[in-house]
Amino acid sequence: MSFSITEENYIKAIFHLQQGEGNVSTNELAAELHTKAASVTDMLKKLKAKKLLSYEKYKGVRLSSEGKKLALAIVRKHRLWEYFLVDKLQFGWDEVHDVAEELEHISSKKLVEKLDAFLGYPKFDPHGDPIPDSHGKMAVQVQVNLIDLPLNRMAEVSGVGSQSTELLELLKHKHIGIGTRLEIKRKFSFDHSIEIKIRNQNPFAISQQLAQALFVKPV
Amino acid sequence: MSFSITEENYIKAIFHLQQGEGNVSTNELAAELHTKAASVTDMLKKLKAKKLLSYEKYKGVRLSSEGKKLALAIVRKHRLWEYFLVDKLQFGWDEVHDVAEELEHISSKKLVEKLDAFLGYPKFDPHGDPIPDSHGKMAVQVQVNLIDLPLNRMAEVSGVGSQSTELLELLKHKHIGIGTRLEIKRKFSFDHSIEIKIRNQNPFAISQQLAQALFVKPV
DNA sequence: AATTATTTTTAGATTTACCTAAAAATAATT
DNA sequence: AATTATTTTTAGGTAAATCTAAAAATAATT
Repeated sequence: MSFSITEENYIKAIFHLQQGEGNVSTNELAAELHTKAASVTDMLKKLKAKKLLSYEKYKGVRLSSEGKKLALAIVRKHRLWEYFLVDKLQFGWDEVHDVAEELEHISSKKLVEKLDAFLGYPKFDPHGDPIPDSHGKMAVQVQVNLIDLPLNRMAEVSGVGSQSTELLELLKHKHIGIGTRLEIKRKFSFDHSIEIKIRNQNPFAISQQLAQALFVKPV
Repeated sequence: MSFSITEENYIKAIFHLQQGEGNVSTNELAAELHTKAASVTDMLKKLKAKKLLSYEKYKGVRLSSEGKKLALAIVRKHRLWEYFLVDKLQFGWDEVHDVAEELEHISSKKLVEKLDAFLGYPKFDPHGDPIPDSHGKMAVQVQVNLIDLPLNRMAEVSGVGSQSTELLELLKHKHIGIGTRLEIKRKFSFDHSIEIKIRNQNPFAISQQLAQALFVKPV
């Protein structure tokens, strides 16, 4: 069975929203996909008929195991292509998302496997997210939210919580990227901002919002 | 301005069929795209409105310079991806076409340029077809003996190896002349005869002697 | 030149994915 | 519990790309 790009985008969106417990609501999906609730309802019926998810009127939606399998295949392609773009084509890690969004819908199974081999079976993409293997398994993240990093514990930036250009622009300005080593020197309870120190730079403060968008791996 | 995958496929098909002079007919296009004449008429109106081609009712179609530019961009992407698949991912040259058919519609301009650089600015794809550069220019194809033309490679008769009346009589009988477009569907090793297909005629066989007397230019 | 055959276009339907507006169900508040 | 607010679904419609069947234009043949 094969699926349209639109259908694949719905499956991927549900996959990302259903992390944790509980069902994904129609409105959440509509927001995520920049479409309207009525359109979502239509599509959910279609995807239910294709057995990719379980859905009952007014009760939200969850992927079936078939749906999860498809979602993981798409995520796998997305992250492999991102790795390719950064590692082989010298893209910046902050400019690959949209291109990978297109490439992830290329259907050839053989292409994905050969690309994976060509890249040397990478485990993580340029944003620090794990790449599912051909069976859908992926490495567990040892990374922790920067906000939860203890004081004076050296860590390395391993992931970001969003792909928004606004975030990436800010990170670029502050010269923070994947692999950047830092430690927290102070935490301020007034606004939950934190003061971090990078290598031999002077310490500087970052906002709570930014800290929450960064994931680090203790080193 | 951006174009749908379907529109791009129409432009590409017209480009391939209009080599040589004369307009491309509705039926030819319908056959090439595995669709019906009525659908083609609809699309031609749309593409005319977008100024990609010139089209008058009942008179066939030709690409405008805008249309040619688009066609060359698509062909460029197709052939660069084929080169990538064969050279980097170890695909066989005979199994890349369908995958490239999907990849050619990835829109990122930057991706194409970086891919081209990564591949070392190749001039020909794995089938021997020239790859247009970023300005749409491509290396000129030399004519080749028909016997050496790869299977399923569309080519146009560009010369004959002799002017004997016997040869010309035979060519006339088979409706083959300079400019005739054909492709080889099969090669038989027993007698080195080859089966060729011309336009919308049924395929038929020609002898080794005749094939050796014909020179073709891939189109 | 008239007739027949072929090609091409029009007309009207279908499918996918989307929309708006109104109705129905669920959740929140008084 | 009743009312109000929010969420979700239904109903009906639009645009893209396709189709079949019939009409119109062009080409081929007698």
